[in-house]
Amino acid sequence: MAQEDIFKKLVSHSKEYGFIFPSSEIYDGLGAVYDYGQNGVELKNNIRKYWWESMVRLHENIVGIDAAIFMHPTTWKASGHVDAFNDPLIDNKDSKKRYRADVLIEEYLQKIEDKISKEVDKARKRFGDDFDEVKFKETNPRVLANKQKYEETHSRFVKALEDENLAEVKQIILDAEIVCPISGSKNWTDVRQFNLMFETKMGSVSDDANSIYLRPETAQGIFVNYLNVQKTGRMKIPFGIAQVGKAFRNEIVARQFIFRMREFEQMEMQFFIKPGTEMEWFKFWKEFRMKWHKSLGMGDDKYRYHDHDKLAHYANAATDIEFQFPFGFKEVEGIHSRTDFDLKQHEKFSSKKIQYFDPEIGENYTPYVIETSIGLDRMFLSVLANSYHEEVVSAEKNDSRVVLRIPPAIAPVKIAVMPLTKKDGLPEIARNIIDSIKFDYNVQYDEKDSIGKRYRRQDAIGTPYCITIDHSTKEDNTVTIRDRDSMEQERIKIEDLRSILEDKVSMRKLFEKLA
RNA sequence: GCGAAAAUAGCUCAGUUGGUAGAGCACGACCUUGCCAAGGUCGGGGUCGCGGGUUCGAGUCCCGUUUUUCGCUCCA
Repeated sequence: MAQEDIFKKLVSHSKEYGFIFPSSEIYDGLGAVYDYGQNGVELKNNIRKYWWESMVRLHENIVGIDAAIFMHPTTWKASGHVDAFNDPLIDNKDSKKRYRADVLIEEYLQKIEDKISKEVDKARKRFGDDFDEVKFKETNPRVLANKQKYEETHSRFVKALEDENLAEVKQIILDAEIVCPISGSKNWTDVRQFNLMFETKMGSVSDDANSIYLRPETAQGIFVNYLNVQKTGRMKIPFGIAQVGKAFRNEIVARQFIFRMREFEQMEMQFFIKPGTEMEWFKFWKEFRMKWHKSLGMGDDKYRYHDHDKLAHYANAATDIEFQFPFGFKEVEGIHSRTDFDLKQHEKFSSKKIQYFDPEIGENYTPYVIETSIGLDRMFLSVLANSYHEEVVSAEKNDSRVVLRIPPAIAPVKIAVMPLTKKDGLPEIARNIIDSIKFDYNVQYDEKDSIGKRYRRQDAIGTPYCITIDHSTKEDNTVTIRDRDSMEQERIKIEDLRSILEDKVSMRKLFEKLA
């Protein structure tokens, strides 16, 4: 089956079995916003728990916080989001291509610079050792003309950006006769601003209400709380602060189901370290995070690193952990060495001293930061996509099943308990078993339809084990335990059930691998 | 945001030249069976995404709109 077909089926299956619903579906849905259903929320909670426990509980120098979604507007000036998330865009009407208007102009300016240096190179070849570059640039008419064109356009461009004058940006493009590289035409739309941050008003009286943003990333909530946590928690470098929470981005195009949503959840940890040690910690977290992914057992070959060549303005090293989705390898997690950029920016904008006194060297410094940031929804999608299998059970009977091979420790329902018949006291025994394990595991009871059909229903939501009570249970206190993946059954004693489940479905095994 | 395609029951889909909506699976009740789905009887569920137009009459034709998919574009 083609990978795209699997993806389509996955979307249907997610809805049919209560994992993911389109948001406000009775009103035709809301673009790129989705709700988690009764099984989806369990899976999501389990992934979140796996992350939180293995980051916070298993590392004694990492603590968590839960910062508010609303933050002081200056936060986003300091972080650079107000500027960087405001791209002026322009479309070419003939090729239907969209470009960043500022990039078009910058490329144009670069071309002029190239022309000048070509001219200089030519002259140097001709005059050899006697060549005076400074004098040549000041006198050659072609160079001068280009220089003038460059300076004129450049100063207009800088001013237009300062004034946020989009009409002027367009006029520069028209005056410079910049053409679309695809269509070669100068048939441009107006320049429009796209702000990727959601904006709302705080304060109920509209006159004095202030514009505030829904956070486009959770990281800043950690940075602005750095001093609070470090002081009240008596944290010593190196230490980390972890957080799980919603973030919001008004994406121009949000697609591919829950892969790119406008409202999404991030799980991230900022690790504060001594400057100069960042490469060693970067390596440490890079390896630890990969180990975390692989420990789930979805297949080591499904993951790969993607190191960044082009770094964001704040980073001096960055890598992605990519997962093989049905639509290709895509980023699930990012690990960035953010230097002291964020803390320094907040120090500057808030005028508060944000530093660490290192008792070992008796000096103050601004810590460097290694960030691990994983998209919870993407992680969820990776689990679901990797788990979905259609398989033939019996070719003669034309019998097939859909099974979600979700790693048992994070499966939404851990165990289904069912009486073989709903008579002869079997349901009562089933209820008693459920009562004995329901405090530790999410358990389901089912007595409707044939036993085979009930197994298939559990397969479809990824329940790793089914316990069946039959007539010999009454004789010898044994039940059968049926394995989701192999479909094989084993007869066990009821009294052994708890320890067997501890071994097969508890998250503890995953943590032990990481410790 | 541009271009193309699509939208009919919970899911997958059929619906003829325009004539008042169907199937399979799923769901509910009862009967039957009892370790790997689809046995029987009965039942619930759709103003055909939404709004307008053409027409005696629109699921079907036209326009707009919303949502989704694919391609571009963007992506800290």
